[in-house]
Amino acid sequence: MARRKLNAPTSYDVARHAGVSQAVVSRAFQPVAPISAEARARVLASSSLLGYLPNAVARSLITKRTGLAGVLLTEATLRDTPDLLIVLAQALLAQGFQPLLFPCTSEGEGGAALDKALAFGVDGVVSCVSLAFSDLAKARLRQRPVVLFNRHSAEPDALQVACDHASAAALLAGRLYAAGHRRFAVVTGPADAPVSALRVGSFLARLAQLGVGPIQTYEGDYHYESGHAAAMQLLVTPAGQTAAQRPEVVFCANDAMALGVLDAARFALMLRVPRDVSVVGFDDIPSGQRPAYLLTTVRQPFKEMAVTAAQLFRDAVDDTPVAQPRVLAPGTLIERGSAQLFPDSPSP
Amino acid sequence: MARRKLNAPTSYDVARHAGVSQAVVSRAFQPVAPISAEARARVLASSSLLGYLPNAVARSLITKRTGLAGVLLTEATLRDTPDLLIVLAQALLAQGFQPLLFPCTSEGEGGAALDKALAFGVDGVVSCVSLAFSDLAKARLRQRPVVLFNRHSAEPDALQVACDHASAAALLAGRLYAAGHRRFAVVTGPADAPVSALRVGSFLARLAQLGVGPIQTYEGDYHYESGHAAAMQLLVTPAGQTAAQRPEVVFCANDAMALGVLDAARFALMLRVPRDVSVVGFDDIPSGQRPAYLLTTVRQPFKEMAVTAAQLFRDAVDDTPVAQPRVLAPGTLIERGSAQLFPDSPSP
DNA sequence: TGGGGGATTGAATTCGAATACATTCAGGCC
DNA sequence: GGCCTGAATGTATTCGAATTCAATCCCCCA
Repeated sequence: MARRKLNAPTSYDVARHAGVSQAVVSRAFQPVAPISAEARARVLASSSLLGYLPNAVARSLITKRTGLAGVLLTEATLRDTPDLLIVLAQALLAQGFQPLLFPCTSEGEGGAALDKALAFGVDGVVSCVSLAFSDLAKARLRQRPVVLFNRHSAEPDALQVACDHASAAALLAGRLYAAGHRRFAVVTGPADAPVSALRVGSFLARLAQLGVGPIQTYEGDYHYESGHAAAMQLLVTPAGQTAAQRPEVVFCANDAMALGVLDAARFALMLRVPRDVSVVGFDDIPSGQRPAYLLTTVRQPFKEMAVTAAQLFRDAVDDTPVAQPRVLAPGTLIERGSAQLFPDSPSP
Repeated sequence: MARRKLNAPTSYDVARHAGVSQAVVSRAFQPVAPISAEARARVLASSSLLGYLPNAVARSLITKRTGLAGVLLTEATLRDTPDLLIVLAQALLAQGFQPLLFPCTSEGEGGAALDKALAFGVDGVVSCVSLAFSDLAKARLRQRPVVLFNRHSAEPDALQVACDHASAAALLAGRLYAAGHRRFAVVTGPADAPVSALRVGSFLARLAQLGVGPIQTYEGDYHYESGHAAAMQLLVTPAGQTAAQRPEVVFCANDAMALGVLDAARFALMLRVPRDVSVVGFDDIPSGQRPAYLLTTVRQPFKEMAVTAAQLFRDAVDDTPVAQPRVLAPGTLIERGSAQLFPDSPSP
C-alpha cells in the first residue's frame, strides 16, 4: 500500500493566497457565519483558482457529522424492488444525506452490517433488513438513529416506516373469500423473512376467521424459481384425483414468486389463469403490470414511505422530536386479470 | 441543529482501561503491527467491554483513505439492471471498499456527481455514467482513480471495463441477416445514451455493410413504455399497405424496450412473435427469460465485469501498476424464442 | 555477567477544518 | 471626544486515531 501524498490544497493554502486567516476560509464555506461578503468572495475566488474543496473528513472529525446515511438492504429486496432503493436514495439526498450501501445476503446479516455502518461513522441508518434488539441498543448507545423500513422491532419507541402488510393481506383474503373461493394455497417467503410472516400470517388468520379449513403451504425463497417450483407441487393433479382438489387460489408472499406460479400454471401445467386458478402476489413489481402477466397484487406506496422515512431520519439525526415515530402506510389492492375477485359462475 | 455530544469511547478510554498507551490501542486494530499478542488481547477485551470501535473519520484523516468507493449510476441503469449494482457492490466489498451511491437522473449529471463524490473523500470512483474529459482531469488532480463501467472516454489511459457492445450488436445483425431477414427497424435509447449509440451504431453499420437499405429508427428512452410506443408506430400496417412493408425484425437498444415491443406486437397488434416479427433486445434482464417472453438478446457478463472493475479499482487506489487499463468483455448471444435466427420458410 | 539485538512500548506529533475566545475596528451616540 | 456596540477577524485549541522516533525490555550468547 503505497503512501499517497495528495497535493490537494488545504484551507491554509487558500488562506495564504487570499491574505486571510484559516478561520476565515472555513467560515466562507458555511452558509451562515460571521464573515464579510467581501472576504467570502475573495476566499471563494482563491479556492476555485487553487481547486480547493473542503476536506469532508477533517470537517466530520470536529462536527461529528458525516452526512452519510447507512442503508441496509438485502440483495433480494434490491433485485425485486429496485425502485425502493431509487426512491429511498432520492429522499435521503433531498434531506442532505448520501446513501452508503450495505448489501446483505440474508436477513441475518443485519447486525453485522449495522456494525460496519456505525464504524464508518454514518449519521444514522435506514434498515430494510431485520435487526435484533441488541443491535438497536448498540446504535442507540452511539446516538445513531435507526429507521426501520418495512421491518418491525419489539422496542416500543423505535423509528419505523412500514407498509401495513397485515391489513392489506387480510383485505385480500376477505375479497377472495367473498368472490367464492374456498380452496387456498400459500407460497411463503423464507422462514426468517419477517415481512412474509406478516403477509402470510394475516392472510391465513383472516381465512381461519372465515372458517376456511386447512391450507397448503409451500416455503419459497422470494425468487421466481421457487414460485415455479411451488406451483409444480401445489397445482399438480395426481392421477386418480380430480381437479376439485386443486387450490382455487395461490397467494404468494411476493410478486416474483407469483410470476413463477403464473408461468408454471400456464406453460407447464396448462392451466388457464384465472379461470382454473387465481394467482395473487404482493409488491406490484413492473413485470407483473405487463399484459403478459396482469398480476393482481398489492402495491406499497414506496415513494411516500421513502419520503416519510427520510424525514424521520433527518429529524432523528438533528435530535428534533418527532411527532410520530411509527408510520404505517396503507397498501393498495391492484386488481388485474390474474385473480377472480368477484362472485362468478363456477368453472365448468 | 443541536450539538450532539457522543459518549462513544475513544482509544484513550480503552488505553486507560487496558493499562496501555493509546498507540498500543491503535496498533491492536491493525492486522500487522509491532504489538505483542498479549497486549492485543487485552486491548481487544477492553474494547469489546467498553463498546469501542475505531473512529473511521479520525483514521481517514491521517491515512488519507476512507475505504469508500463512489458509485455513479443512473436511475435507469439501476431500475433496468439491479443485478449490476448487486454484483458491483459485492465485488467492491470483496476488495475492501464500501459503495457510496450517487444516483443520477440523467447521463448529464455525471460531472456534478463526481464532484460530490470527491468532496466526500472517496478513495476512487466507479462510474456507470458518462463523464467529460474535464471531470476525469479533476479526479486525476486529486489522485482519485476513476473506473469507467460500460462507458467510454477519449482519454487514452483512462481505466475502463465495458461489454463489447459493438461486436455483439454486429454479430447479432449478421445472424439476423443470415437468417434471411431484410427489413429491419431499430428502437434506440435516448440520444445522449452512449451505450445505445454503440449498440445501434454497430448494428446499423453491419447492416449497411451487408447492403441492407434504409432502416426505420425510433428514439426511445430505455423504458418499457417507449418500446410499446415504438412498436405501435413501427409495426402498424396502414390501410392500403401490405404486411410486406412491415419490418421483419425490431432491434431494441435494451431489453426493457424489447419487452414493450413484444407486448405491443402480441397484445395490441395481434402479431405472432417470431412468425410475424422478430424482436431482439440487449441486456438479458430476468423478465425476458421467462416463458411469457423468451426474449432473444445479448447478455453482458456483469459478474466478471464487476470483479474486473473492482480489481482495477483497488490496484489504482493502491497505486499498483495495472496490466490492462481497458478491458472489453464479450457479450453472449442468448437465443430464445422471440427471433427467427435461422433461414426458414417465409411467413405465409 | 555484560552487552547486542530484536521486539514492544510510549510520548509526541500529525492530519485539516471548525470553533471558542480574544481582539480589533468602525460607526453611532451622548 | 470618549465610550459603547456589533461586526469581522485572528489565535489557539479541538476532534481521534495513526505514526515517528526514542526509550525499554527481554532473551541469548560470549
